[in-house]
Amino acid sequence: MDKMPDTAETLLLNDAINTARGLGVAVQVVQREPQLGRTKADALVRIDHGGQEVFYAVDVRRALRPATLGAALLQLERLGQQAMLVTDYVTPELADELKRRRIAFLDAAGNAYLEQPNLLIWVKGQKPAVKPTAPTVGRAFQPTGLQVLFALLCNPQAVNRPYRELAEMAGVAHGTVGWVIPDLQQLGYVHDLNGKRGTRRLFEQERLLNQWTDTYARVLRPRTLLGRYYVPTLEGWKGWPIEEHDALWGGEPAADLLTGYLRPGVLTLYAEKLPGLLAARQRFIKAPAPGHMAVVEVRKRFWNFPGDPEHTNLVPPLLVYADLLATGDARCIETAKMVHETYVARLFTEN
DNA sequence: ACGAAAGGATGCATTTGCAA
DNA sequence: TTGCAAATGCATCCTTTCGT
Repeated sequence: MDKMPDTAETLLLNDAINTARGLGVAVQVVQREPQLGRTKADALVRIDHGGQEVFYAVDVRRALRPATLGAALLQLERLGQQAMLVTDYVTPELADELKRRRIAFLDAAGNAYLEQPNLLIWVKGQKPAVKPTAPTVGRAFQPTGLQVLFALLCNPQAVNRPYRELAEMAGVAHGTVGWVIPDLQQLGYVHDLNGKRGTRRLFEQERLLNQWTDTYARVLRPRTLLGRYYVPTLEGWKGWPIEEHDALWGGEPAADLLTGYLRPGVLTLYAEKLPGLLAARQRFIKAPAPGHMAVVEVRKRFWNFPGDPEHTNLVPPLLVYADLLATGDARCIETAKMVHETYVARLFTEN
């Protein structure tokens, strides 16, 4: 990411800016990839209006969806007060949602929301010119690629393990790893130090994590759902003998156990398959019914390495973080930040 | 005219064989 | 033992067609 290989994002940014100019908004890119505190924005833009200049730190994000809103919101928050979301298309529903949260945005279809002391731009309902073209990402961000990345992000030092071993950890065929690693090298996330074998290293892990979290919510997560069930009550879940049934807590319950800050609204479990005995014991049923309104979500475990040794009944904290963001819920996002600070960030700094 | 189902094309993942 | 590449098998999505 040293020069400007992010052509797709750069194009999108230019697109959105041109469209905005069509609306009569004078937008200019001042700087690309400025460092803001601990994170990098994609760009810094200036808006000239009535003799005033307003600056925004921009996060460019393709294919914004409700599922990826959480990741976007967190990133925007990191960029500070004057942050703006730039994307290809914001649906009317998302537009309302963003305005409600007072998030400035601009899209390539001509929708926008900007609010300043004497400036208000608010356009929604513009249809995209071309179909929201699915961004052509490489193999690294396909479902199995995301599994490999998950294994790598949780175990950064494992990047030097042989492909077959990585494949085993990630639960994919070894050929898949052979697609993913070159892909990551091309994207600049992996380099062979002085070209020698056994000297691979991961780079820009935080940035990779952001990209992973976003794509995970869109691509991999929807495929892991084994079933949604309903139980009489959420009370007492901490006493469920899930370990006897080879299940792990994920998402909100895991976050509660890690931080004590969140009261789960959905009980997420990860397992190889639906733990039938547990389901019977806790009275899972398939549809909501009077007396069975609390939700349990069972998801397929997609990795083959141990999690945090301190918390053997939980999925790896990185996944807790990603699942929290995928909910888009404000309190979950708050909790995700805490999980990131205490459990995820250390994966990358201790390297 | 609309929606559902079937068929087909595309691209993704795994398998397999080989070479370093 | 490890990485690479081609080939096969497979799933998903898109288009077409048929029925209501």
